[in-house]
Amino acid sequence: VADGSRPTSSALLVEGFAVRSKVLADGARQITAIHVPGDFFGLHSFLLKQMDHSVVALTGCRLALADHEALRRLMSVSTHLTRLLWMTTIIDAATHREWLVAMGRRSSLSHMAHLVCELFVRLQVVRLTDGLSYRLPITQRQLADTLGVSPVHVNRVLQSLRAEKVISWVSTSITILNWNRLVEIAEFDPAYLSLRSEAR
Amino acid sequence: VADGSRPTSSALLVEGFAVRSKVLADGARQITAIHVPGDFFGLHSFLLKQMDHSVVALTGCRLALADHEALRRLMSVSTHLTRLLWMTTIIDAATHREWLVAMGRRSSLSHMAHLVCELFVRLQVVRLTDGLSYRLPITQRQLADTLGVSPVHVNRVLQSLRAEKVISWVSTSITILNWNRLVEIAEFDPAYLSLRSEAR
DNA sequence: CGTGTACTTGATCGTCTTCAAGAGCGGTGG
DNA sequence: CCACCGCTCTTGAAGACGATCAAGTACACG
Repeated sequence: VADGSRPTSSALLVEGFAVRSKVLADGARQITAIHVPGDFFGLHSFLLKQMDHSVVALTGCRLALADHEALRRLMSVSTHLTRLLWMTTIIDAATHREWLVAMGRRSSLSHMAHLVCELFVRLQVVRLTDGLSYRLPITQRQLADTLGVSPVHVNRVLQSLRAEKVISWVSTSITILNWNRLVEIAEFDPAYLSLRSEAR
Repeated sequence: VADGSRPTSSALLVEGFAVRSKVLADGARQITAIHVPGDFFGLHSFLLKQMDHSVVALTGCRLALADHEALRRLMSVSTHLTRLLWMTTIIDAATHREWLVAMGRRSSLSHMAHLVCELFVRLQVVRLTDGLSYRLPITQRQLADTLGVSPVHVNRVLQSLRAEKVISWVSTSITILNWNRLVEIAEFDPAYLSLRSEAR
């Protein structure tokens, strides 16, 4: 989905990985969100028409499309479902805030650890983890654009996490070797993801 | 509004300035949003109950409170108003994304300029600008927590914007001396704020 | 077997942080 | 009234973290 375009439907990501990103004039790119299966996205364009960012697939993806017209009808019929959709966008915002904190106030080591933690718990709820391992089809270049650092530095931070035997990251396969230490480095608290269920 | 609390109402900020922030274990603080009069906030707690961040007043504030119970009734009665409230949270998220880009990929000079631009156009729509001037009751310490840099560096970036005669910033009074240059430094495009009206 | 991409490592450079100290200002209490 | 305190802003100096430049390795693909 291109920046500036006006999509007429939103979508549930059924399979695959995607990111939201923005590109600056000099070509620098910043990834502002990573979407995993189970994420509903594109509600931005449902309410605001024009995209202010791009959505890019990292892999082949399967989507369940939801036409804006259908969503509008849904809204007039079900307050409950409206709340749930709205809630997904609120959680997106909460995640953005957590990323802002990570960008602004965490070391790149802690930031990276935080991302590894976040993706682990998000993938766990959709059963895409295998013990303490999961797959994340992202290159170090893209990871650099996510963390807001250079690709070279991403590599060095990864080296140091590996050296400490906190994680193993080979190709697209991540394994957490020491969860407690990882959480400690990341200062990770999953509350912002609102994963535990509560009456809605 | 304290992090972790469970407010029972949301609010329209009628007068005054407030910020959303998160504090890390070592005391480092990150401000993730600045609210100006006309902003509706606290919808996070309407849908998710527990706050994942704090809201702090920068000045005395006047609020118009909206009880969650009343909002729930409103949702069941008016699809249109629901859309508008939802939309404010979507714009919050879009702003968070723009801030993420600024944090990750802009120089601190550009980041600062971007913030000055954003607040100018947001205050302009609520008629709180006077020509190219506006008031922003924020200290350099708080500004540092917003931009994710040290207070000392904020001061130096401000000096350089002043030296170039791009802005004047005395106490709480900001005046833009060279809008074109400021926009150029910031690479500012207000599209993400969705201020131009469009059928909703 | 050649090419492109991702990953890795080393060396140098610049931005921003940290530490430190001083100036200006408003508020408080002796 | 004025000395003192605390906070903000300012400036200098040294140092850390991350960027950039550069080169080499590994691997998939045609």
